[in-house]
Amino acid sequence: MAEINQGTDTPVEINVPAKPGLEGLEAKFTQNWAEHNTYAFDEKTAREQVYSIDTPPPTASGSLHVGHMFSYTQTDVIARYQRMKGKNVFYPLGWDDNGLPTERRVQNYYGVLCDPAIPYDPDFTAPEKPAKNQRDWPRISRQNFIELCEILAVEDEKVFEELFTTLGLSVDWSHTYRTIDARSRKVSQLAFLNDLASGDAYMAEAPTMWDVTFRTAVAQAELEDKERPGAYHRISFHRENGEKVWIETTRPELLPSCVALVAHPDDERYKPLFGTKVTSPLFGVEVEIKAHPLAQPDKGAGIAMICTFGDTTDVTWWRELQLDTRALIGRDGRFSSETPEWITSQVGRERYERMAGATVFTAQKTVVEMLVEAGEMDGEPKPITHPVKFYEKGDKPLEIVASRQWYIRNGGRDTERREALIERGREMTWHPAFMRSRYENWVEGLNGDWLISRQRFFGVPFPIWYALDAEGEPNYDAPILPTEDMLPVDPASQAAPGFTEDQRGVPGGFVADPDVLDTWATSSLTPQIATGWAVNEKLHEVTFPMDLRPQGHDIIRTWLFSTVVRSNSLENTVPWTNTALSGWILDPDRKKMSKSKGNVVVPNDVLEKYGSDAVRYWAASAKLGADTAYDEAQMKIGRRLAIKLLNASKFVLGLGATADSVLTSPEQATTVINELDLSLLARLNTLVESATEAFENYEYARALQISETFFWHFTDDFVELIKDRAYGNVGEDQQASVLAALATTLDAMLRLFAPFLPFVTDEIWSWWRAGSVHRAPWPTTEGYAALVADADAEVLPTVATALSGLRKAKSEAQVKQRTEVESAVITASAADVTRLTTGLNDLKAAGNARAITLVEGKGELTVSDVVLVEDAE
RNA sequence: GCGCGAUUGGCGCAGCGGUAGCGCACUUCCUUGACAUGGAAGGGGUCACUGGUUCGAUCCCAGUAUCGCGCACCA
Repeated sequence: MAEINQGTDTPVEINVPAKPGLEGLEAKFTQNWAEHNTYAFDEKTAREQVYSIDTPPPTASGSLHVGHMFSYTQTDVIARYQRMKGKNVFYPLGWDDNGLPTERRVQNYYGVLCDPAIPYDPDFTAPEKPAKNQRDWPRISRQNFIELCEILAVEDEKVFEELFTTLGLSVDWSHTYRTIDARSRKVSQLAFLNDLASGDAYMAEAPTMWDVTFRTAVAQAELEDKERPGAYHRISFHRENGEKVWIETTRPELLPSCVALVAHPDDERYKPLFGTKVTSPLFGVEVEIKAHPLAQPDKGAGIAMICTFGDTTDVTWWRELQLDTRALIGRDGRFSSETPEWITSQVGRERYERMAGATVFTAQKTVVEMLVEAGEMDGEPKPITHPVKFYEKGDKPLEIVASRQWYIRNGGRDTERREALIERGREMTWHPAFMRSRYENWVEGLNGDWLISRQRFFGVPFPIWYALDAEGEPNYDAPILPTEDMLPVDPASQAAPGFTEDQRGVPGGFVADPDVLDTWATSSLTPQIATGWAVNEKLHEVTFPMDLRPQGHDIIRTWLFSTVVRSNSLENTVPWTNTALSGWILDPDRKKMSKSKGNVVVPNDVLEKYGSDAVRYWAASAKLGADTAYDEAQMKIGRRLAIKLLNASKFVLGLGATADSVLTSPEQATTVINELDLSLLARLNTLVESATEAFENYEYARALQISETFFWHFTDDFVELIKDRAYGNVGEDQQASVLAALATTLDAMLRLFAPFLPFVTDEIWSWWRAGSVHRAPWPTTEGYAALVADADAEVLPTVATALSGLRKAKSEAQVKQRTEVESAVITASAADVTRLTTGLNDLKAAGNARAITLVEGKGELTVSDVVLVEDAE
């Protein structure tokens, strides 16, 4: 590794291009920074010197969009500020390739299917072209699939890396990881084993939310409500005395799964019926009428049928009322093809046979037909729309299926832990602060532990085997665990400790746990993966807990929360001390930009068109947490600012400002003798303090805004006012004074803008300084703070207002701005007259005025009686 | 239902107890020796509404409305 470039403010010979421009700066400096390791993390360090960032690993197999540029720039701006503040910035980047998008991409790209039951084939090579028909795709082992994934990932990551470097992200590319690589799999498995040992992870057989398309269990955090059409069906149950009990349901097909009816304990209509039995229509199954406070008298008929399982309320009733299980919907979303034994009547069994093996959709039609035939339904179904739970990536409603799954304790079933996790949320600083309430809302609303097992093929496998008894039945109570040196392990292809491969699946042998971990179970460990937990303890010590987690506010309940859960369990701490929630990019119609809507702008085109600094300016203009419209106009402004910086810097350096004239110590400061110059420095002093404070509060957008405002006043007013003195027309002392003010301001401006506009600022830096501005310290005011302590900061704006008055007179007379002023009168308060007196020479020179009379008066400063010299032509 | 946020000139946004700001757009002018990828000047807002606190409210408090979001419910 080359030496880290620590070059800072050593003066070099001034070398300003004749015609400065923005073109080519990205290529020039990305190469320069890479060569000099400008953003390398120094591992020989102490924790308090480090600022470490838990950067979101992008899904490299996904598409690039402007949202990436937006949020990653915001983080980079913070990283650059911290680096200039002297922090050793740990800024790694990961790639998220452990998940469905990658699984699908690898499948379709190569035309292969992952099947963990197949042994690893070290000689496998992917087909040249995917076979047309998916049935012909070869099935390959999990390990082979992961290897294909790694090959393809390299390609995908290149595209992202190029975008990110062009955008100027100061990521340390020597610290990268992939969420499916061996290190991540090891950390993920080890963390799971640790959680298992401490009781923070456990296995249970329970009803779980199930996606029938993906055929996997899903967690609460992956649920999404969708409004779907449905209908109330009013159907009758029968009492022994022949009376009918009417219920209303949106899921009549679940009738054969009915285990009870339920009404509110205080509901007078049903009180007399509690404890009595009724039989179900069509199937004639006897169920009891129960009381439970969750039943709502005003909903439907006020009495509901409990089925195993129609929704999560059914699960609650089933558990709390200790009801039978009569589950019929299988993992494929179809009704069991075997007629259940609890339907005993001949006619009931015949009716069930009509729906056996049917999908939920078809079964509903059949049941309704049968109800109508049997005269058990009252009237037509009443159509409604109602929210239905979906897997966020799925397109069919979730079913509830009882199955054996792994869980991690997250406070969903444990008040104490829940409160501890809410407290963890309060230990960190949220940017913006109000986002914390979303976290607390989520934690408070948890209704169960975190289900982490997925019945998928690609992913990090559970590092678990089960011994088989003499009958070949697995013993789930005593899972077999790997030793740590076996990790990462694939139990589908590696034998359990103490067994040999030929004992797999035979009585007395072993089987692998077939499941993989939820991708969030690995993603929740990014702080551990990135900082080397269990892999590089030294690195971990100096970088963890991390300083910042930037992420989108839409994944607070998933990524953010799960990360807090894991760090709490594994390391008994918060994972980071700050979290920054970036907003979304909305299209100009204020809708979230997304690929499916076809409104996605290609990032490279935008970078090409406006330049990286301009795009960064747009991104950094938005506050954290604020959803922002995609707005190219904002990029144009950024581009204009960058160009202005080039030109203004060129001019200032051309006037003779040098690195030596930058005020870096109070001794030097005596050079500045002019009130206008002092006034500028007083304002610069305030600016640096305010920008620093804003950055400390993660309000980078404010730092940018105030720096920009200052800069435009600097160029429009100060630079215009001091030209005469800067040329040396008023003597060397005055020239030295103004050059010191100019050099000091330019120096500070470059540092202030460096986090936002890294390319143009480093370009200008190279004209007169050594090294990179990005390794230069954040500006301080110690060189001139004492000098300007008593200075009147109002001199500059007052003189500028007067100059503006002269310009206005010329503007109204529709003459050139350089037109000479014969005479003018300025009326102003006593204080302003004093200010104007000190700046009168500069004002006259800038306004090209021969005589200006200052008059003390009331009210605002006014410029009057402007007599212009006729243009001689 | 609970919670969070927003509401400021045509548009996009800042501000926040003391005479309303910025950028874009708009109008007029100027090719001035850093910059026409410019520059100068200008028009435009009763800061959603209703009460309250205060000498004074765009800003603080209470409520209302509209929009957006999160969570929960979802027979």
